[in-house]
Amino acid sequence: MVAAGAELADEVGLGALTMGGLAERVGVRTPSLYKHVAGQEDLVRRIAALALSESAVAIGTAIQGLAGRDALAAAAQAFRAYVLAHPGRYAATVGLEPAGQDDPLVAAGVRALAAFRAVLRGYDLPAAEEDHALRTLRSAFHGFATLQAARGFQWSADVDESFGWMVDLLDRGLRRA
Amino acid sequence: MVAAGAELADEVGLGALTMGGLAERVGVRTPSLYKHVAGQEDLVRRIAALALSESAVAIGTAIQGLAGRDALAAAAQAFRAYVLAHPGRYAATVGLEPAGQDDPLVAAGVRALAAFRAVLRGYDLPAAEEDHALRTLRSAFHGFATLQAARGFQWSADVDESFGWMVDLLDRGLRRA
DNA sequence: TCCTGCAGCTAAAGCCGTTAGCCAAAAGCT
DNA sequence: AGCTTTTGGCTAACGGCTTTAGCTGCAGGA
Repeated sequence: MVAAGAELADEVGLGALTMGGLAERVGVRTPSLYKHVAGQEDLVRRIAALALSESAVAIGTAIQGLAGRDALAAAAQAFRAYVLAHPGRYAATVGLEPAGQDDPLVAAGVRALAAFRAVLRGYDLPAAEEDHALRTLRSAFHGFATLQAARGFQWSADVDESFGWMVDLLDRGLRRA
Repeated sequence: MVAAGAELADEVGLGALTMGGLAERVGVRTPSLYKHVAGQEDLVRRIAALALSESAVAIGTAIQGLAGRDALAAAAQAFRAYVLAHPGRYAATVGLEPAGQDDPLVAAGVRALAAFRAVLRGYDLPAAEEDHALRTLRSAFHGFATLQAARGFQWSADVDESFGWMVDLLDRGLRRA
């Protein structure tokens, strides 16, 4: 149910994810969906939780055995690959309030952050700066991925190359120049 | 008309910007709006053009007389202030295709990019890397601003401090470590 | 065996965007 | 001034979307 919604969102875009479309995909009439999800908002939340969980394991496995710059590059690649492969799922994760603390969303979010925290452990950062570094990485990766997914990079230069360049810059920056 | 739509989008969020709501705001029945805009998509495009134009002048004036790190910090501050003050307008700018080349959107986009290009001129970058640097700055600022606007930074550390930290990192990175 | 609850269905309401077609007033031309 | 055209509003209506209400059959446990 949620999995089918996630697939559909990846194919048509989160904005075009419709209850009717999902019903058709799973071979059911639209109102029947409400026996499984509370509504469209609930559906999107669950897709978001799925996306956070999946991306967390993707990044987590990508950085296994790596440290420092290698870990950063691997995490960045894994993150971007996930977002490009699953744009609908990822779009679901942005701009949602975590309702309650038993929300599976926060658990999934924490796991995703943990993967990036692991990357930062390879750099000698003062503890007080770890949160700043985490936010910086998240902003840069999130920004790049969403801009690319939205066709935000229209002009010439190669996008992969730009991404590598950005990762290099972040690595230099994290190593305290 | 577009200005009213931009205000409304800032207040209720771009996703909740509705033709009926805009009509009520300007004191008119809904179908009358179609004498001024071609439809909702057209409305959003025009709001986006407004946002790009406004943010371009905000950043442009902020960096006047500054160079290097000072210019970068000023541009970053101006950009973030604009996005936080006008989240609806800014949200309109992400994820749109520029239709025609006479589209006022591309002109406004070029002006916005020019402001960041001016900042980069204060660093000694090889010409081949300017596009990469531009994309990096855009990703980092866009990511940070949208994550903050979406209340994406839930945990403790001070957000302004994190932003400053990120700008420092970018500055170091741009100065080729 | 009976009964409870799950998972589907139809019907219908309400909101949104959009189009068609009408009309008055303002603006512009002779 | 008088006619004409454009402008900007209106009502009515359609189609699509989400969501609720209420019914029904069926599976699995008491």
